[in-house]
Amino acid sequence: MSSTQKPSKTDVITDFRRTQILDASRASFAKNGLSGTTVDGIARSAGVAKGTVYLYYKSKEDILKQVLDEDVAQLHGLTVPIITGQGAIEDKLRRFLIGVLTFFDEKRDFFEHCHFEMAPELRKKAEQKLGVVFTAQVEAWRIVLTEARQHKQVAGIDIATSALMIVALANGLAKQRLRGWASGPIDAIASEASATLWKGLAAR
Amino acid sequence: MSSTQKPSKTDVITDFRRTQILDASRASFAKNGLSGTTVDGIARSAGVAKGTVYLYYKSKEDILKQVLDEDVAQLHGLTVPIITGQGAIEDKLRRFLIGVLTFFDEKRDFFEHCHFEMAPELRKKAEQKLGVVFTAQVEAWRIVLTEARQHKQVAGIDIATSALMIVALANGLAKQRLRGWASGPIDAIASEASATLWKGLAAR
Amino acid sequence: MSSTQKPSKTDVITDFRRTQILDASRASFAKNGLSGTTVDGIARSAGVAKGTVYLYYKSKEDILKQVLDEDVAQLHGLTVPIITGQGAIEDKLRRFLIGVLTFFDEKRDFFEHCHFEMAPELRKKAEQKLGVVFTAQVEAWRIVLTEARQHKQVAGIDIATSALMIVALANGLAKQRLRGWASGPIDAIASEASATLWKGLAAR
Amino acid sequence: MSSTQKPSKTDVITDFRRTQILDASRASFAKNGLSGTTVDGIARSAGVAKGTVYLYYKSKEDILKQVLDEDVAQLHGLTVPIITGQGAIEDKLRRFLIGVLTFFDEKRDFFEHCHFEMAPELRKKAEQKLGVVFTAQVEAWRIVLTEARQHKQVAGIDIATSALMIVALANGLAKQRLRGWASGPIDAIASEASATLWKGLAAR
DNA sequence: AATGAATGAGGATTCATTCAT
DNA sequence: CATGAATGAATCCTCATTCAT
Repeated sequence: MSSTQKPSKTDVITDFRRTQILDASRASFAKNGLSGTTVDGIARSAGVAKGTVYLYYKSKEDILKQVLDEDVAQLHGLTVPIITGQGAIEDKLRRFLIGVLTFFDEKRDFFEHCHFEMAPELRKKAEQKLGVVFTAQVEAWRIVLTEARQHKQVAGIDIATSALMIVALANGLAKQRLRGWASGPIDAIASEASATLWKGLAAR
Repeated sequence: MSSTQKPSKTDVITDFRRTQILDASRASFAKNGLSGTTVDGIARSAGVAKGTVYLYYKSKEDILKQVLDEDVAQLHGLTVPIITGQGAIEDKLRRFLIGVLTFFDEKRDFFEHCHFEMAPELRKKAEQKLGVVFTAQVEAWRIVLTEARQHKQVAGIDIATSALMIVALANGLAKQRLRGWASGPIDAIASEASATLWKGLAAR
Repeated sequence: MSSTQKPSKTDVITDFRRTQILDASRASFAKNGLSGTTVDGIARSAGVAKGTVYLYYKSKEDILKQVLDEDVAQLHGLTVPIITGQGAIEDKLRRFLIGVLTFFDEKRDFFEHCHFEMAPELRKKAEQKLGVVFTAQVEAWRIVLTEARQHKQVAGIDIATSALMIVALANGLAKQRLRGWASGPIDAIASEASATLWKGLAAR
Repeated sequence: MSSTQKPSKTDVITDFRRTQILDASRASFAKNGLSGTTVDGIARSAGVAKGTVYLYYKSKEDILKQVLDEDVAQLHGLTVPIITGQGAIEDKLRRFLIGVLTFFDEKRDFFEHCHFEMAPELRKKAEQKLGVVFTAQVEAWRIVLTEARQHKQVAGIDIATSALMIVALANGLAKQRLRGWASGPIDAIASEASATLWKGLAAR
C-alpha cells in the first residue's frame, strides 16, 4: 500500500526515459569524450527528441553528474564490501584487485577518459565523489590491516601507507589495462599481484 | 664563432615566444581542461595577441601536441635512467617512485586531467606516446628483475607481472596524490612503499 | 488524398526556409560578391538567426552551389527548348537572343559577377555546370543548322563555328547589358541582331 | 638632359619593385581569385618581405587597381587602333576578333575571373574603366560603319546595334574560349566568324 | 629602403538551450 | 508529454595592415 508498491504509469515512463537517456549519454561520453558528446547525439542514440532530454535533465552537466553518481556508487558497492567482509586478507586482496580491475575494464573509456574534461567546478565535485570511494577503500583496508597487525599477521609500521599502496596498486593496474598497455586475464594478474603484495605486507 | 654560438635574433625571439605560449597553454590546459582552454585565453596569458599564437603554432591541437611531447620526454628522462642505472634494486625502486611522484606532482593537473579530453584521434596518439614511456619503464624493470633472479635476488615466478606491478604502483600513488586523496612527503611514501614492495619481490 | 497532396507541416516550413535563405543569398552574392557575402548578412536579410541558416544548408559553399544549380537549370529551360522547338530559324534566333538577354537581365549581377569569386575547385564545378548548358545550346544550334543546310537554307561551311557564334553573340550582348554598357529594349536588339546574323548565315 | 633621360637609381629600383609586385599579383589574382590572393603570397612570389609591398602600394586594393589599369590599357591599345586604322572592313573585323581573343587567351583567368570578386565600390570603378574600352570599341566601329554606309558598303539601318554586335560577338567568343568551352586556333575562328558577320552586315 | 613580428577585427561554424505547437 | 525549429553566444582561425629595428 505504500507509494513504492504502486508506481504510477508516469513514474514508470519517467524511469524508463531517464535510464534510456543516461545509458545513451554514458556510451557517448565514453566514446567521444565530454566535449565530443552533443545533446543532439544523446537524443538520437536514446531515440527521443532533443527537447525531451531537457524534460528529464536540466542540462548536459546534470546528465554527467548522474552518470558519475551511478558509477561511483557501483564502484563502491563492488569493492568496499570485499574489504570489510569475511576471509583471509590475502584472499581479500586478490578479490579486491579483481573487483577494481573488473569495474574499470567494464567502464573502459568512460571513467578515466571523460572524468577530466569537465568544467573546473564540476571536476572538483566529481573528484570529491570518487575520492570518497577511494578514501573509503583506503580506510577499510586500514582497519583490516590494523586489526591484522594486532594478530601479528602483518608487519608494517606505517599501516596508512600500506593501505594506500593497496588501493594505488589496484588503480594503477586498472589504468594500465584501461589504456591497453597491459593485457591478460584479470584473474592471473590479481593472483600474482596479491601474492607478491601480501608477501611484502605480511609479518616476517 | 660557429653559427651555433650566435643564434639569430629571430631564433631567440621564436624560442622565447614558443616557450611563452607553451607555458601559458600548459597552465590553462591544467586549470581549465582541454575544451575549457581557448586560444584567446592562451594569448592573453602569454601576453600576446591571438594572431601571434598562430605565428608559432598552427592550431590549438598543435599546441597540445607540443605540450604532450615535452611532458612525455620529461617523464621518460626522469624515470628510465634510474631503472637502468647503477644501484641496489630496493634503492632504485625508491628512487623510481620518487621520480614518478615528483613528475606528476609537478604537472599537477595537466597530465592526468587533460590527457583525456582530446579528440579521439589525438587521444590515441597521446596514449601511444605515453604508452611508450610506460612500456619502456616496464621493460627496463623486467630486465633488471630478470637479471636479479639469476642472482637469486628476487623470487618472482612471473617477472613480467612484477615489473607491471612496480609501474602500476608508482602511477597509482601518483594519481592519488594528484587528486589530493593522499598527501605527505614524497620521500616518506616512496621509502615505505619501496620497502614493502621489495619485501614482496625479494627472494626468501 | 495521396501523400503528395498533404505535405507535412515540416516540409512546408523547410521549403519556405530554404527559399527564404536562398533568395537572400542570391541577392547578397549579386550585390556584394562572394567574399563580400557573410552568413551573418544572409541570415539578417532572410530574417532568421545565423544558426538557422545552418539548419538548412551545411555551409556557405553549399548555399552557393544551390543558387548556381537553380540558375543553371533555369537558363537551360529558358533557352534550349526554343532552339529545338518549332519555327523558322530566324525567328528562333530572335527568341533565343531574347531568352538569354532576359535571363541575364533578371539575374543582373549575380550570375556573371559572382561566378568567379569561388574557390578554385568550386569554380571548376560551376563552370562545368554552366558549360553543360552552353554546350547544349551550341549542340542544339548545330543540329538545327545542319538540317537547315540540307534544305539549302544556310550557306555555312563550318556549321560548328556558326553555332558557336550564335551562342557567343547572345552571351556577349547579355554581358554588355549586364554591365550597363548597352541599354535599350531587349526586343529591338534581339530583332536587329537576329536579322543581321541570319543574313550572314542564310544561303545566298 | 631631361629628367627622363637620367632616372635616378632610386627610380630604377622603384620601377623594378613595382613591376615585380604587380606581376606576382596579377599571377595570383588569376590563379587564386581575389579573395584567394593574400598579401603574404604576393610578397613571397615577388621575393620581397610583406612590409615591402606596402612601401610601393598602399593597400591590396591599390594593387588590384594598378593591375586593372594596365590590363585595360593593354586591351585598348590592342583593339581600338585596328578598328580605326586602315584596311577593308572585313579584314578589320577579322583582326579585331583576333586581337580580342588573343588578349583574353593571354589573360586567361584573371580578367574575367577576378574582375568580379571586388568590393562594390571598386567593382563599379573597374567596370567603368573596362566600359570605357568597350565603349571606345563600339564607338570606333560605329564611325567605321557609318562611313561605310555612306559608301553603300553596309546595309544596316541600326548602325549602333551592329557595332554593339561586333563587340559582343568578340567578347562572347573570348569568354567561350576562356572557360574552355570552345577551342581551336584563333585564326580559323576569327576568319569564319568575320566572314559570316560581314555577310550579315554588308550591303546586298 | 627593407624587414617580418605583432596585431586584432572579422568571419564561418557549432551546439546547449528554449519554446511554440 | 513530446517535439524539433529557432536561437545566438562562443570559439577557432585568417589575413590586411602597422611599426620597431
